[in-house]
Amino acid sequence: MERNLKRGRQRIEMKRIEIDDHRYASFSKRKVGVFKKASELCTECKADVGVIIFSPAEKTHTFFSPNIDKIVSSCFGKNQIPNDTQPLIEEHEKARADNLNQQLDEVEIQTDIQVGKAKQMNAVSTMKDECGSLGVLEEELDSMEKNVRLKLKMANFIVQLANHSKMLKN
Amino acid sequence: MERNLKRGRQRIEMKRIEIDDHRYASFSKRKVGVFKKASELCTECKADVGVIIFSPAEKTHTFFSPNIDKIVSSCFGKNQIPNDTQPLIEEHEKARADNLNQQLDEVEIQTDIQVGKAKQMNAVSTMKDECGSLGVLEEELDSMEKNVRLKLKMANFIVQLANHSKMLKN
DNA sequence: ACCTATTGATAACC
DNA sequence: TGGTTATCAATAGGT
Repeated sequence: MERNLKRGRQRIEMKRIEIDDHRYASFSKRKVGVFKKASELCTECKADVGVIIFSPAEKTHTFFSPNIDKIVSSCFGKNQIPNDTQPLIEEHEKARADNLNQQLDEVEIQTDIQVGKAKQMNAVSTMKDECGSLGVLEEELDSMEKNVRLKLKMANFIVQLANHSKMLKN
Repeated sequence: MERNLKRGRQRIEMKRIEIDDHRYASFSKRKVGVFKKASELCTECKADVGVIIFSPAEKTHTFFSPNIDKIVSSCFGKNQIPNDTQPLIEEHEKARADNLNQQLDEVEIQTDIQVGKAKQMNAVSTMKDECGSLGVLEEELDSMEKNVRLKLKMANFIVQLANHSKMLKN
């Protein structure tokens, strides 16, 4: 209100922000900004988007729309590998691509078996029941489950990235 | 120049743009916008970012900084998927097998870190102790770990196949 | 692809 | 991390 006490936004150079605090603050805001832009792109233009950000502090931040599974499967959609338009592709190359998809299906089945398997889930919940109210342990077990799921999703995502990388070479 | 012939930017609702031409135009602009924002996040805040966009028209658009391999390896932890040394095509099969085993070892280490993480292991063993002799459950828990390992191995195997395929293209 | 009025994002400061 | 404001940057609509 007084005067120009607030300088407002200033133009900044496009280079690493050296002051740590500024850089961290900027990261938080810009991360939100990127996710928002991605989100807008999705809703306005009906696109599917995946964003993964690794902060220097080792942390992973992700955005997937509509969800990670859709993004992963989109990468493996039949239409992604232009078989018809690749007459020059060697036979063994094509076979390898087919094998790749086959392998993925296998993995996805494994994932379903692994993550969704009722028996194991029951084992976990039964264990929880048997152990009674072990607040901390329960939390840790949930954490373990989450980590397993996250790991599996990550594995899927990596597979997708690798495949996409391969496709870009085609 | 004349008058208000140009209306300039107008506020729009956050919903699918129905008019095709508008939507396509918006997609192009916003796609660039997202990539730019991602790029700025990278340079300003020294973050690694991966963006993958699937347009409704089946096309794939990506942005990776510093590169896709870094993003992929970041997903799994450091020094994963080191494939700098390129064996000759003729030696590929053997090399791949060797490399694969190497990778699997790496994955197992990762798995140990992940699944066997001290806190979680303590949670499990403590739980086991607390629950007493839960033979079956213990087995199932071990089975779960095995499945995770298997899953990771398969995922990594596929990554290797994809990388191998990619290498052939170089 | 270019233009520009306007909305939207954000650097600096708390 | 969350809020405010002045300012800069992105973009809707048009050519």
